[in-house]
Amino acid sequence: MNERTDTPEYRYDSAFANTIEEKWQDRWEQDGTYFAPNPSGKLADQTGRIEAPKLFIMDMFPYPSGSGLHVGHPLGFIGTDVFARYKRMTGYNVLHTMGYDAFGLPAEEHARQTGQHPRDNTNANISNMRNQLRRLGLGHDSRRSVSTTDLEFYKWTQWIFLQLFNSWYDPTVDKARPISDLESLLSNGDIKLDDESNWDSLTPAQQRETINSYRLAYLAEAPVNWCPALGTVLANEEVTAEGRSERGNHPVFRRPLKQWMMRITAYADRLLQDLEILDWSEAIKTMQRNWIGKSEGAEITFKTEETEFKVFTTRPDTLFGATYMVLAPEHPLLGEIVADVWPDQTPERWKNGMPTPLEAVQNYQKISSQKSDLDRQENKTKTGVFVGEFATVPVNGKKIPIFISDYVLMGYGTGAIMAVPGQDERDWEFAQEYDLEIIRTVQPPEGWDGDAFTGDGPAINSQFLDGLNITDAKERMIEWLEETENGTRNTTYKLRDWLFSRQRYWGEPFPIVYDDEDLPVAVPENYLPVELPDLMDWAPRSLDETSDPEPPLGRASDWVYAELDIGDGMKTYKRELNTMPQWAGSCWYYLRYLDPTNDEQFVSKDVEDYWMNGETGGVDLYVGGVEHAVLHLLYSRFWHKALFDLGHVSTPEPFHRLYNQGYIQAATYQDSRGIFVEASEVVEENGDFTYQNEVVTRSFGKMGKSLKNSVTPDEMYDQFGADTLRLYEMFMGPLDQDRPWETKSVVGSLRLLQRVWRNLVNEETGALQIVDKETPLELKRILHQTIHSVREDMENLRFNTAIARITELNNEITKSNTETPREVADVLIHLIAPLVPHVAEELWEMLGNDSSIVYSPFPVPDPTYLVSETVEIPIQINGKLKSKITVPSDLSSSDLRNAALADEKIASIISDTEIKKEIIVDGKLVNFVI
RNA sequence: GCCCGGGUGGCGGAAUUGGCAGACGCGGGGGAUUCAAAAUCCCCUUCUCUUCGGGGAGUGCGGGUUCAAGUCCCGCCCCGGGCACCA
Repeated sequence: MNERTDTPEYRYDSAFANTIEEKWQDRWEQDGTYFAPNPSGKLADQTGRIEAPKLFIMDMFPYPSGSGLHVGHPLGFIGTDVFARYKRMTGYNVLHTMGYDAFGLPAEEHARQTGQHPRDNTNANISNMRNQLRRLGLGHDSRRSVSTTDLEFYKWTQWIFLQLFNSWYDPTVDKARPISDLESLLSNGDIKLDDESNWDSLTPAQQRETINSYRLAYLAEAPVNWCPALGTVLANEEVTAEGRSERGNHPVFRRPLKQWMMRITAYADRLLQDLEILDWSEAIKTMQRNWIGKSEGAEITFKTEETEFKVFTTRPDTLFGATYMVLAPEHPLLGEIVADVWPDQTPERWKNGMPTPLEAVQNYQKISSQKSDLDRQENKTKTGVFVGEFATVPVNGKKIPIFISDYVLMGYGTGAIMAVPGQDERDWEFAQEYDLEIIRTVQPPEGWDGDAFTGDGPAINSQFLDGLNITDAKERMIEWLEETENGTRNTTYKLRDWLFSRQRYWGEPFPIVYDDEDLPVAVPENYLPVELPDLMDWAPRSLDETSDPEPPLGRASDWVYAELDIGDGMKTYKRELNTMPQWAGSCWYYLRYLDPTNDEQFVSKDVEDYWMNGETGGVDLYVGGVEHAVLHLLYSRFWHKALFDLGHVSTPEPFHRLYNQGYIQAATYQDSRGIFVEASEVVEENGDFTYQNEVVTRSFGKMGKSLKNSVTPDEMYDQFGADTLRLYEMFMGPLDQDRPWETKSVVGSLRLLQRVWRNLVNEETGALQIVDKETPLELKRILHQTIHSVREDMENLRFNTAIARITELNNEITKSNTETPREVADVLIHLIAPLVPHVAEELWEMLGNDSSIVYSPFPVPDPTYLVSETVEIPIQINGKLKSKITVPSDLSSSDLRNAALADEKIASIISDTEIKKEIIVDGKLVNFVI
């Protein structure tokens, strides 16, 4: 934008916007404008605002990226800021701040690329991001901004870990309890040991190991996701369906390792149930439900010659249709089950060309272990091999063959199934492959020509179940199983316990040491925090599939051993060398926002109660991207529930209302070779796009470096100013929707601010153009209708339509073409204040106010101006609009009818035609059917 | 395959309980102002036909309910996202 010599001196342009924006940002900082008072403690009230109802508004914890922000990042931050500002003006004590999720893989990977130490790199990134966000004019309480990497923060992350380590889940009361309760229950025999042995007969080490196996945070040797390229193991949630790491897309291998686990499965049912009380979108709830994956059914015991095993099924009603069994290739009982020789008349197809069942099984195990998850999915043809043994169907004594196949997963249920091809598509396919018997136990509807029938219908071929529908048949069969002790009602979950250790440097150290017995011991609270040692060589080694993970902390040789007094004098202990995963800090950061300066507790009781235990229970509004639908939101709910059980927080759920903002997308251009070209240099001509005179093709994608379509906030400040950027982002569309960025459209938002400015300020002189006179009635009506709509839109986060209403009001003021009545100016400035706080503050100050508009009450509509005296009524003939009449709004139906008939156009259409039917909706419309 | 979203002008998007489709903005066209331009202000801008009065069609497609359907019902198509051999 070139400087025009004759541009009015006091025009609202980008240079002027930048000046007042920086002025107000400094002012707000000096005045602590956005400090939200606590009921007690260091952040206690000095303003009186603590008397107002509270509101806790949050953005999802960002990680401080090294590459800086683009205009897509702050969309949600602006949304929450506008809402928070609106709520402050309507009388709430609003807590809104922002912290940094600075530990973990992203930060470490970035440090690794730049070669800088993660701490230096992280601190630089945080300060950079703080500056960028400050420039947007976000009204955050800066005293409450925390980073997970702060010592004072991760001290409490470790403290919470100890709470989890020191508790167990008591299924009889369905909540977590202190581990000391468990010790008493075990020693007095109220809780029996699995092997019926006596507690007192166990050695102290055995007793400790037993107790350890109950803890919410526990060590377990379990098959884990080992990612050599990242040098660490990963949680299930961090591995894609293709068996690769979600971050970096590196191959991941399953292998058993001893790792810290979190007993989230104990909470599976509560995590599922409590979704009901949350104000979250159905989409997110569904994703969580699917992830938890609750299935109700029965566990049924099948006997073989030598042994017995259990299967899980959701369809116990189909037991009469079980014609074969399948075990997962890794099933631990295979050793006992596999026969020495093939039974007589074993079909060749079942042997897979092997001379003995053992060789066949071993061969199959080998092949399937080499298959990646991807291979398993792509190769849909069912494979398997007969193990040479038969099982007995408990309900009818039938002997059915046992197979192994990789379509049965060891990780779900019991790793074994009863196959009912008549009612299960997968079993049907396998039965076709191996020529196995198929018995239908549910009558398919007439004309059914499909394979397995999974729908409802009357039971057949099932003796005492015949005629019952699925639900009743299931119940009847479960009764039978329990009566005859052949099985029990059972429920399984897809949710697995949460793998909690990482072999990385940049994370919270565990507050755990190992003693002489190599058993874990909690580091006493007075030794917290366990500080992350400063390591020069912090990068993970690149490793291969078979090597063991090497935690980098093992290289801090003088840190590895610790002198501690854990109750029986100073001794040397070996430290836990793993670190916590990134999710640890984000599981509870919102609680630290509440009381960030407290060095006695992670959050004080009354502060927590004040902010969390309001009308809704939990954070009042939580805005973030949908990508955290399962990971963060599930982990965080789990920690919160454990803290709730232990009495540390007052609500069962952390986030009452969740709102998923959309993403800003941007056009991206590829040349003929498919290479992305710099989007800002592409020119459009007659619908064609060219880059350096070469035609390129356009598509839309996430904004970012790789697609060469980033637009930075800084460019927008230069061209338009922060208020315009805020306004444009809020105007583009509904907050929850993806929308394409268009720099050329931003000017519309700048124009609105210029028009607002021009309606109140003389551009040539800079003087106010406001008069103390009565507002004309018609403008007054529009004013109050606008207040009404804007309030409604703000409450519902519909900022785009709020801006449209404000624009209409402003257009009305422009049209009146006279000096603006002070009343109108006052209202207008308040309406825009949440959206464009800088220019609103500036105008408010120019109007002679010496306190900030941030806490000035938002206008309230006067109901007398919301109803107008006349109303325009559309008149339809046969449902088609033919005319409109303006009538008094309280006109009676019959008068309205007559008025409609008297309308010239209507009269000419109807004249001598018969009216078959008339619909008169008072105040709304008239429709004649002829 | 299953489960969620969504499909409205050239573009982003508006439209309580079914009641004037296209608010508001971008882009485009015209005018005023100006020596001229920029900026600003005003008007027009769904498509289509038109004798300039107006007529017809129109919210992904095909049916239906209704005086009246973007909105409700049935059957499809397309796009985005999630899950995916979970017994």
